Amino acid sequence: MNRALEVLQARGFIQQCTDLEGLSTLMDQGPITLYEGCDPTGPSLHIGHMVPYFAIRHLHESGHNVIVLMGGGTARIGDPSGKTTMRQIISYEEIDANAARFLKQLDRFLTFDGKTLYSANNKDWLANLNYIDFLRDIGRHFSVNRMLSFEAYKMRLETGLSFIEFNYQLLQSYDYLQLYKRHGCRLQIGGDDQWGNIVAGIELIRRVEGAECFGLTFPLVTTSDGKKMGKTEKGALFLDPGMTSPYDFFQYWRNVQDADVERFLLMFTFLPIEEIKELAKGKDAQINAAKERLAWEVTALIHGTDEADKALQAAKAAFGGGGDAEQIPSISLDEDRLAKGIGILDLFVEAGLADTKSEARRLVQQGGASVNGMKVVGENAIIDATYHKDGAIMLKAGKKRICRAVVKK
RNA sequence: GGGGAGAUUCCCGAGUGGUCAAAGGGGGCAGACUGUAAAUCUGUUGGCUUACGCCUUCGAAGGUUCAAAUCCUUCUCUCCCCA
Repeated sequence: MNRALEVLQARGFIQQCTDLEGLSTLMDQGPITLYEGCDPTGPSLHIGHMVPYFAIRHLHESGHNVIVLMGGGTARIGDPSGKTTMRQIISYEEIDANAARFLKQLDRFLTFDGKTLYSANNKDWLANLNYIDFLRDIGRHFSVNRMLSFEAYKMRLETGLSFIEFNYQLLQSYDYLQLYKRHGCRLQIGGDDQWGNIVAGIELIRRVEGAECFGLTFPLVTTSDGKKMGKTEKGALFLDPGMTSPYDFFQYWRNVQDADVERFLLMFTFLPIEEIKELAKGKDAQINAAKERLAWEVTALIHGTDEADKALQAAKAAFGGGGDAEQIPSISLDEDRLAKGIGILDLFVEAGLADTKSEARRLVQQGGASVNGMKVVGENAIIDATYHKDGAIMLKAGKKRICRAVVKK
């Protein structure tokens, strides 16, 4: 098989391919152009979006050309694939702002050179489509009977599917056709939930242009206990440091299950495969160390090595392995205020370790709150300047949530 | 257009006038055990409160009643059947 595809396969990226042999042959003949599309429906990319981009880095490094497509047009419609409810309609301004943010985040991760790797936005050809022309030229190639048989719609046929969403597949297919015509794009990649849309695009190109194109999907990554990967209690694992701090991001990977370490190292880092196998084969202390490596590597890729180092130092300090306490997430505390004393419950809420005072109270009552490593015994405890240690007070909720209250003059 | 079913706390889902801040499960949080893992066990899970208690919540708005998630009226939305 083609080298580039072999790499993807060995790292667990390949879920389905329309014609793996044919694609392999094509890629052996020379660089191809491929694309991956993503609808900017939120303010930040999250780790679930990143699987295709990791694959793109591998493919780009193997010499292939990549179009990173922003679904500025399709986001106006909303993809019903795999969704149980209709997507919220978002404003055009919001979509454009999201797309700009997505590209900025990707710019750190991919090397956009404008020639072998560049972006496009499908609103350029979708926004001003003429409805009648579109139906005559494109719509006639789609069989409603066939569309209804797609797995992606099955669920929605139960709960309801509006016409706007039902059109989504036509638009994504049209994207592929446009990118084929404009850039000679021969391969579309994406998450496995995109399978139906990708296949539809390939068929459209075959009918309209008589050309053979390909599709390749990646597994929807789940954790070994069956949850969607990258979901935290607070929501998705975002790339935006303001939405998910590098420390929290690091901790997510630091705490993955043993069974997921190898898989995640393969997909979310660029460490050599042999090294990964070596790292992940251990048990107990070794597998635990491998998680630390995983966390550092992924954080470095997304937030840079400086942030990864800081997060690692903070984690070590928080969990008693030395490290640098300065890097632990912190809030600042006014010195005068501290001198007067602050109720323990208020302090925990302020530090973000509890959402409400009730929750903070519960935490204290259940013995989960500690100050400077000492368990808080009463919910009426007052924290004042005497708790001050090297200019900061260490607050901990449970074993893992920690915050440093830095005293400010 | 006609007929029927439904909307409950983060999710699923019980609850048909007071004992309901509302069973049970899931999820979350905390404790024990550990390796910052998993599994298991225990506690907890609307807000404010030291507490008595007070406030907000059962699709929306009104009404009946000493008292409503529960009864009545109107409205909104969802699903099913018939045309």
